[in-house]
Amino acid sequence: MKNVKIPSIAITRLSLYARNLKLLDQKGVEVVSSVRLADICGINPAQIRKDLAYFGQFGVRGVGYYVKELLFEIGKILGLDKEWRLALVGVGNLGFALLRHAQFVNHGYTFVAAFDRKPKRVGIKIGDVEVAPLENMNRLVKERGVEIGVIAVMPGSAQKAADMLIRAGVCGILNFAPIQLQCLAHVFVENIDFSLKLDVLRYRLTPARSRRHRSHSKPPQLLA
Amino acid sequence: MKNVKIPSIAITRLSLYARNLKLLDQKGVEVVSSVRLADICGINPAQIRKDLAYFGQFGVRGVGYYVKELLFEIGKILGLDKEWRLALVGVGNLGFALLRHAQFVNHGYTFVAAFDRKPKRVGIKIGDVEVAPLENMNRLVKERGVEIGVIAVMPGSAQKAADMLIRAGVCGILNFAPIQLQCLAHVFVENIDFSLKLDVLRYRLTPARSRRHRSHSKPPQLLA
DNA sequence: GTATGTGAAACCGTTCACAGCA
DNA sequence: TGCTGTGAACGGTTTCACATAC
Repeated sequence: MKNVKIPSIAITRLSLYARNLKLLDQKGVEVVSSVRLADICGINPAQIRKDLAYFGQFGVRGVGYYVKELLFEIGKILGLDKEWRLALVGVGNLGFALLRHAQFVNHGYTFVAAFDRKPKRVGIKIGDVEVAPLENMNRLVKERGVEIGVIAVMPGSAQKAADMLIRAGVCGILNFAPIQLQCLAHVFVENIDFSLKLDVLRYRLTPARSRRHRSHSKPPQLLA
Repeated sequence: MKNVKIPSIAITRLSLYARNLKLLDQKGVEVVSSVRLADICGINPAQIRKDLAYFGQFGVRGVGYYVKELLFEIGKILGLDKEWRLALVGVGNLGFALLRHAQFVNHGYTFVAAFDRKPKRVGIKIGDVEVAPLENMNRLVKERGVEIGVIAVMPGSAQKAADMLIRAGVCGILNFAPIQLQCLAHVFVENIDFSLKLDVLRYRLTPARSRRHRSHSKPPQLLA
């Protein structure tokens, strides 16, 4: 390995490996080969070995990987051993669902604050979190050590929400608004964009003939 | 162009172009160059021209692209001129939020059915949609011409939900459950996986030193 | 002059194939 | 023997650079 650049997608896969290793562990499986794990994850075995090689040597030649040990090592890489504190901006339907979402709660994430612009939402308690007004963001984010901000506001308010989070000291943002946030270089942003995904489905389900164009004779073919 | 394969990611970008062209159009902008549009979308201008070249020649040399015309052409490619019918499976917090989500409603998508396993949820009306029991899926999906299924159930029920949707005739699935669905080849699946995205953030925010490994001397560097 | 459309080049990630080791 | 770890080959996407057209 050495000082190589690690593709972002490799990190996503590591998280996927961790998820499936946890399931194997729960089933009592103690050792797994890259072939078996690759099969479960639906990818190429060499890919797994390459991804792991970025960070070290975790397997035993001729044997495979010890499930518990590999899980522990990936956990260290991804920071899974630490609990991360989230703040939500925008407590609409989506925001509300995220506050209660099982994939966040009990998976190393805790919402420690929630903010909304609308006065009628302020003060509502959802689980352990009480909705606070935007004016309190700066203070609460610092007091409660928020590390990641989750944006679930309307597109028109998302940039402002991001600016406020960053000013309050947040360095990671999970953005559900369908816009490209402009952020300083030290801030990491991950976007979750429902409609882009749906549009891909829509394209694939659209028969090629209906989009045939004036200047073409053959319809384009989609990559598998 | 001709008979080339079109990368799936190019389709995602087309959807992004459409979104931003719509905004430009609303602002009264009539012509846009690939440089300007690329700047807005945060990508390389040549990328835009290449993506469009898969489908035809939509620009005017020395001038740029007419916003309305390009929007129309991309709309034809993506099937944006048609309304698509969705069915939701799993009316929990997330499902409820999706039913009301503005990016679906008024953007060419309509939920025409919703299903839930729990009897106490059956019969509830959300907007125009009444929650139905799973047993009615086969009939309702066919009656109402559902084209895309949206899965928002617990991970343990997601495969079953997919199987039922496919049996009922659905060919596209938007899956919010954190598992890899096993589907027949003719079915298109797009996954939206919150926790994988959060884990990427978590990795980037984890200081390299804390994951330094026994067998290394230098911490790995993240790709920008 | 200016911006598109497009071959060619560069870059990056994936897969292969085998050396190395238990 | 069996499976990992990894250099090399491959394939695909992005970017460059320029001919082409307005």
